[in-house]
Amino acid sequence: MSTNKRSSTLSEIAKIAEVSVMTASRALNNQPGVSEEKRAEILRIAEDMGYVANRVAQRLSGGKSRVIGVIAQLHTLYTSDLVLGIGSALRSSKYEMLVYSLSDTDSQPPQAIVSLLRQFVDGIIVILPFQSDYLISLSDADLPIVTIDEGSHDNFPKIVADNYQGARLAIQHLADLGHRRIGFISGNNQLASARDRERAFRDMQAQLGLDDDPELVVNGNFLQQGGFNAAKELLKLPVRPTAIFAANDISAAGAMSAIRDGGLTVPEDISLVGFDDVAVASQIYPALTTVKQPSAQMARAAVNTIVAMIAGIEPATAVIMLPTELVVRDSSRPMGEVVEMPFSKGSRKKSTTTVA
Amino acid sequence: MSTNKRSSTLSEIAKIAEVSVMTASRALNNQPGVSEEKRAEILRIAEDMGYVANRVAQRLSGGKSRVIGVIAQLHTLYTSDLVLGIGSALRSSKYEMLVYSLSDTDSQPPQAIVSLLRQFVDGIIVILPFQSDYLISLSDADLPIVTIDEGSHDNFPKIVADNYQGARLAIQHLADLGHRRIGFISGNNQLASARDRERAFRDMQAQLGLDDDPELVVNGNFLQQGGFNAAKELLKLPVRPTAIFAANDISAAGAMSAIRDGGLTVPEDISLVGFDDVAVASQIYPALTTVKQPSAQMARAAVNTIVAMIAGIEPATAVIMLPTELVVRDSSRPMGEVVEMPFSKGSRKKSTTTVA
DNA sequence: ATGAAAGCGCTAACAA
DNA sequence: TTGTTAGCGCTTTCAT
Repeated sequence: MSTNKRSSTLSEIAKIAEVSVMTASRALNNQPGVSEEKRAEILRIAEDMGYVANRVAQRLSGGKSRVIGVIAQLHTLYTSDLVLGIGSALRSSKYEMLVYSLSDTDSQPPQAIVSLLRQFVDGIIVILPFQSDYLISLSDADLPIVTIDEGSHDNFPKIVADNYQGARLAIQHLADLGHRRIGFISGNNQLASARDRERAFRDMQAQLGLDDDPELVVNGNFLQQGGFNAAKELLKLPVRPTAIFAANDISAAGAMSAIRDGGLTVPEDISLVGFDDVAVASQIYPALTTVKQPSAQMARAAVNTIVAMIAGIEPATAVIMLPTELVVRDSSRPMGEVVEMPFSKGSRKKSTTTVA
Repeated sequence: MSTNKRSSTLSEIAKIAEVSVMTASRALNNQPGVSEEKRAEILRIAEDMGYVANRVAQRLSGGKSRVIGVIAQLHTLYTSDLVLGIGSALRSSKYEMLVYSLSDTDSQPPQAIVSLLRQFVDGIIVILPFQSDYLISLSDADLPIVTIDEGSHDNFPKIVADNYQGARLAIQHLADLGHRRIGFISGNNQLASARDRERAFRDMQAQLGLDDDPELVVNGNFLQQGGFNAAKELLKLPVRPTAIFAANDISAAGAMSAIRDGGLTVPEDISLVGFDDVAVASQIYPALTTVKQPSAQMARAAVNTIVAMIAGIEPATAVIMLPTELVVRDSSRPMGEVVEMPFSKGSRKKSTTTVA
């Protein structure tokens, strides 16, 4: 199996095998209409010459490129996770993935890239950025499209996490710990996920009879700095909340800095819960209690759906919703409980033990 | 300016403009050989019909696709940064970027994707993963290739950061703070960056007469868990180091957990310095002192180089080295200094002051 | 089961 | 300045 430098073409293979280009094509694509002997022969030669199909040509001549495109804002941690997930889900199929990274500023891809992708890939998975108006420019493409998370006005098949339920779990958790006054750092309400999380928060406020001053909800826009600012606001309240639920982990991280900056500590003074369970959630200190999005499953679902669509099978349901899950770590704690200082946990030097 | 659903083709434009396809092509590509009137006319029509060139066809017919490919391991934070940087550097040019994400397991891209990229893009920027043997399969491509960071045995133009100098700055900083016994958590030595950082560490040990027990160097493989384990080892030493320098931020984050897990605190008990200055460095607590890689500049340099190469200009130097810079945050501190507890900074509630 | 012809949308190379 | 002729590498359609 020698790998030639300039990759060989179909016609070269055909010539060597002494068959027509068409026969070679059929053999290599597992299509009927070739005798088994010839097929074997052709495959052998192709292998031998290190033949790799030119997908550009394949695609141009109306075939499939076996490449699916992913449009995403890579600078978002959670989005990154999803892209990685799609990559590995795809690895077991015969598809490859090419990613187009949306910049954070222009939240819609240049027309050029959309057509580029359209010309080149067999299907597109779009991980929705904050503004997704550009989706309409895709909507009349003849190309299968699946979105992850829910935009405003589009009707592509979607893969979503159960944000509403997840947020409820988070609040329930805090309520179970005895918190009655919970601040909420909301996300970017252009995204359905942000809206669902906020709705869950308000519903739970009512359902559990929690404090519901309007000042308890501050927007953090899913950003670190936004979370920081929002937490600052919450801490300024005449009656401070004893717990904060941030609509995503990044804004939770910002909130954590703000709390610390204000001379308070998590979770002693304030319990903090995030959403997403991105990698940093477990890396920051104290490790963040959060709601885990099933990104791996979402990625797999997106891949399955798009592959099916490419094969001509329309998805049974327009929306596939996957469950979320609460992950309790160290940033949430029963209200008013007196405990050992967390960073001296396991210490043999100091023996700080305390009572409730 | 109406955007048609099925994007129009060159020949449609040509037909409407009543010129040959070739003239239309020339007009749209700003090539000479078209009268100004016709050019204007053609451009107007194209605009009007929402014409977008089919890059697949352009490329197939021997032209440029104006797309550059990026091969990277997206799950690495630092790599992600770089990709984002390349994206924005590219945005000011007329190129688009398509990213192929290497999985963490198979550290070399499938042959298919390499040929795919080769067939489709005008040039490739490779951000080197740990194993980069596959680069040789690219080496006889007729395609411009630039790498970021240095592999083992390839001779592509490279963009590198001055890792050696950066690591020296880090050690010097710790030495200036009075530390004489500094542990080093090394990186993945398959990468030149890791080797350079380690070399700097050893050189500085000698130069500054620091403690140089071999046990002070433990491999952390650039991974969070690796850093955790490595720090555990360092803490077990009969004479514990008073400071640790980790070869990257992620392993530093791991080390921080390990230190805390051992009942010690950063920076009171142990000063910690990382490398890279990825986003988490400033998000973790305490904020990490680290060496900043000039990722934005590196990205820009890579883009400039590849664009020049595509234009047929060979880069003047084989290696472009960019300077690194020490960023002092809260994880490093003069040895044995008596200070206020960091988390109660600014607190009005508790007045905790401690002694070494 | 096999092959020939035509063409995807475009651009080089050549001609007029 | 303009147009014509090929052809990139492949797949479709329509023969045989």
